[in-house]
Amino acid sequence: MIEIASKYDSSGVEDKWYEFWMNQGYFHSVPDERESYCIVIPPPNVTGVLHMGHMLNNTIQDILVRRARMLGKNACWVPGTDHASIATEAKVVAKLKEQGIDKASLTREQFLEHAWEWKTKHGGIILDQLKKLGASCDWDRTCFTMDEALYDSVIDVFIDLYNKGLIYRGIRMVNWDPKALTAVSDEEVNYKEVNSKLYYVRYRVEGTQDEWVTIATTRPETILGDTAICVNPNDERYRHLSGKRILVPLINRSVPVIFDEYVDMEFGTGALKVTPAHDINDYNLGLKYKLEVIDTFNPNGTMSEAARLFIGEDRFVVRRKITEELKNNDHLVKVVEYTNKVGYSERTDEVIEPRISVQWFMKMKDLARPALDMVEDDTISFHPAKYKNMYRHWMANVTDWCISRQLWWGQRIPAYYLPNGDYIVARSKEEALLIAQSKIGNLQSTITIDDLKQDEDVLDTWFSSWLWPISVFDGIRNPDNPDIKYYYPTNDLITAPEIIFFWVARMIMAGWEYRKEIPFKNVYFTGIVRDKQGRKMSKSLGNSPEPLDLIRQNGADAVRVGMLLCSPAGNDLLYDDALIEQGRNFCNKLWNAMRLVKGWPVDDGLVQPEINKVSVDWFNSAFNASLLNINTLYDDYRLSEALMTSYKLVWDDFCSWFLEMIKPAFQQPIDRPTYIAVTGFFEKLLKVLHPFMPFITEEIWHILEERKNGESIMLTSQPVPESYDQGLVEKFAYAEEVIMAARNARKEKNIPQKESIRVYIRKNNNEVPDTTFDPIIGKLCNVSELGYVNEKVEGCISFVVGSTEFFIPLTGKIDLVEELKKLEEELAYTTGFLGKVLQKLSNDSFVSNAPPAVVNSERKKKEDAESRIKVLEEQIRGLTV
RNA sequence: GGGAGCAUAGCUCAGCCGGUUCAGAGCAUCUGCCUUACAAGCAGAGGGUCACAGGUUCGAAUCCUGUUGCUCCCA
Repeated sequence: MIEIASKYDSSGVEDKWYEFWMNQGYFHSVPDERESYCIVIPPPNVTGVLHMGHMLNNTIQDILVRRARMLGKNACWVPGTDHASIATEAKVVAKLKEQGIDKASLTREQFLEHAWEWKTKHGGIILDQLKKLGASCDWDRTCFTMDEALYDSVIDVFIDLYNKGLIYRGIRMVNWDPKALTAVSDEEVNYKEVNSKLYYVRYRVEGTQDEWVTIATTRPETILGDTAICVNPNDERYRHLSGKRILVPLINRSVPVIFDEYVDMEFGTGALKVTPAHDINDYNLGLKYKLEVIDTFNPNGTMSEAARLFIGEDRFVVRRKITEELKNNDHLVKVVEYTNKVGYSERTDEVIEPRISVQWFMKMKDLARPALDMVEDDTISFHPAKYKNMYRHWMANVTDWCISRQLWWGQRIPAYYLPNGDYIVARSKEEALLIAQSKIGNLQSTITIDDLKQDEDVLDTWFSSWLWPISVFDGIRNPDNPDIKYYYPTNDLITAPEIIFFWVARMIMAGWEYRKEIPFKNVYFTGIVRDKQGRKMSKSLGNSPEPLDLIRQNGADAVRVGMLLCSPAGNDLLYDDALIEQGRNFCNKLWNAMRLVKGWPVDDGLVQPEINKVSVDWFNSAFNASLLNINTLYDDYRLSEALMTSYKLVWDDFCSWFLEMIKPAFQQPIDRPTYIAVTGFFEKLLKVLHPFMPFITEEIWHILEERKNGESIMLTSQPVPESYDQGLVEKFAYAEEVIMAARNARKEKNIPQKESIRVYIRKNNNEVPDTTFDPIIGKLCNVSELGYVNEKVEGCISFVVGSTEFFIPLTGKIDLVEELKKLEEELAYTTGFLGKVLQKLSNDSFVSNAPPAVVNSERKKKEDAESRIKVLEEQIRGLTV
């Protein structure tokens, strides 16, 4: 027997086994006759690095995949990344800037070359980090949303949806990100409460010298784009303005006064300046009253020519300057502090500018209906189910999806413009030309391929991701290929609730549209990893530990266990180093259990003693009871509880009870049958734990027994629950109580564990003693003699379990007063308890209305309490005589 | 402003289609122990008017109503 370190050291072990699994190709899956189990990874951004959220999310995926594999399914976890157009383009632009290169000086092709170079260099980082976590992804299937197959799928889908009339081009007010120079979707805007100011500005009524209307605005810089003043028709204060016109300050543009109930009379002065180009509500008013739209901003947030003043200056600089100017011209009435919500770009954190532009949109209503139904009727189950509410609410109020982005990094929109402004949606320029020629007829000779100009914009990244469960198997282009037919629909999706609309809902829509099938059966929502103060962990706050450091220091198993122990589905996880410590301690516990068992010499000449046989029978029952429980918890996606149950099974039942029961005396051998049983149990436990802690279980599994070359615990089967003796489990629960009481007695009397004790048992109420666990009580309590008596034993301390009396003879004096006090306390408690039970039973309506089982259980309680009281009273009498 | 969810031990949570050990678990705390697998450990202990107020019921942490506080989503 080689010396094994007393502390488990994960370093070395984890890399060794990961490499082994990879070299053996054990993560790779190909379709076969087995049932498939598939998860597609929520593709992290190529720009991303592993953070705590990824750790939790991917740990959960790995647990499910490894378990499915051990349940005999053909498990496939498809990894990959998405191209994250805005974030990546921003990164590349910044990098080029560092090198002194301006994006504007590059052609699209040149820029994309840089972008691909960046992707090749940095894009795989996060996936490599996942390997440290133990992720059993099928790396041969690694996908990227801009891979040829996935890129083409996106284009195909765009064209198809366009031809179905679901994609259109439209003028809309969009959320413009002046930093990224692109529109972003409604979902990518974060509203934050900010302290700002409300400016009261007076506008002169046209044709008067000194008649004014005062408006209140938070955005004085948009005044130059005003094309109306609006008041509520019910507002007495402004009735007289009917038919009048107003002059916009500084530029003296004459604009009409319009009347609409949209205006809140209570807010500000009750008069609203209307700037259709720069506010969504104003835009709608503009449409209604056919107002002029004057766009006073350039795309980068500076003032445009149309503004006439401050041309080329930034909107926030202008806010300050125009306030000054208004003041100088006696237009500024007052400025008050004000809190309002301002939209920020999720990608760049720039203040969103509502902007009129031409964009591509996708109609959502028709796609939403089936997608809603499938979640509503649990064809797709959400875990936890409460997210159905959120989903329903969004789906019922879904708006069209702005899918174009003014960027280069992404799938370029396959629309080709003719010189006259018409456009053709087609797979290629050549195809577009053919379509154009056939459409235009006789003019065909005049149109050449050079007349066609492809749309400059790319598609929203989510327009790639929504196809992910299909496109990773090339199921859009080749809908009948063996992979898609085998792996789709996938089984579980593990993701964050914050992208339920961005991604989950849209995948369901795409799945239905392109395969008439759901993309996954279950969606497991993880929580957000927060720090102890409840703040979301983020790079900018600097409140997140470095995941790879955690793994290096504690081992991936410890990190996985620590994170999962405290994160039921859908609940946020308040991260604490103590969690990882708990995981690490658990690894150590397992390790030491292995050291103990491996340290026992086995003697084939020994016959299995009865005590070991009972112990083995009991643990077998306890194990199966727990296993059944664990399986149910998995079925309900209560993974943290499944882990906790496994944890207690190992630590409490196996280590604290079972190993102590069968542990031979120091340096004594163990009999063969027991040893075989112990290692057998150990192996089963390792299998149960493997999905949670893949590395240490593999390591111990190999130390526990000689394994053949290439064997791995990850390829073994999960233990199957067997029928077991529930009675044995219950009987032991009683024995446990006796053992604990005896230990307490020892402790109270300061009897050292080394010193053996005698125990005498008196059964009361004509009970027949069950001696099954007596030898175990004897062993664990170091009892030299255990016997049954009919009479009270003198010179003893005693305790009562149920209504059975236990006597332990003491050599020293017994403190009668203390004994008496203890007994009287117990008697008082039991009497009180009995009182409550009797009260219930004497209530006629309880007895007649409650189910018989409940009444009977109360009667049983009554009997038990009564007999216990009898015993206690007798003991007290004995002491006071 | 509209909608949803939550409130149980110091912390994180389970229990919630009323009725067994219904008041639980893990961690933390406290008290003994360096007992030859493990001090990253062992053996114990304490700790909660189940947010508050009503109601339904023989019986409520569990169902209903209201109040308060928190969180999230949408506008």
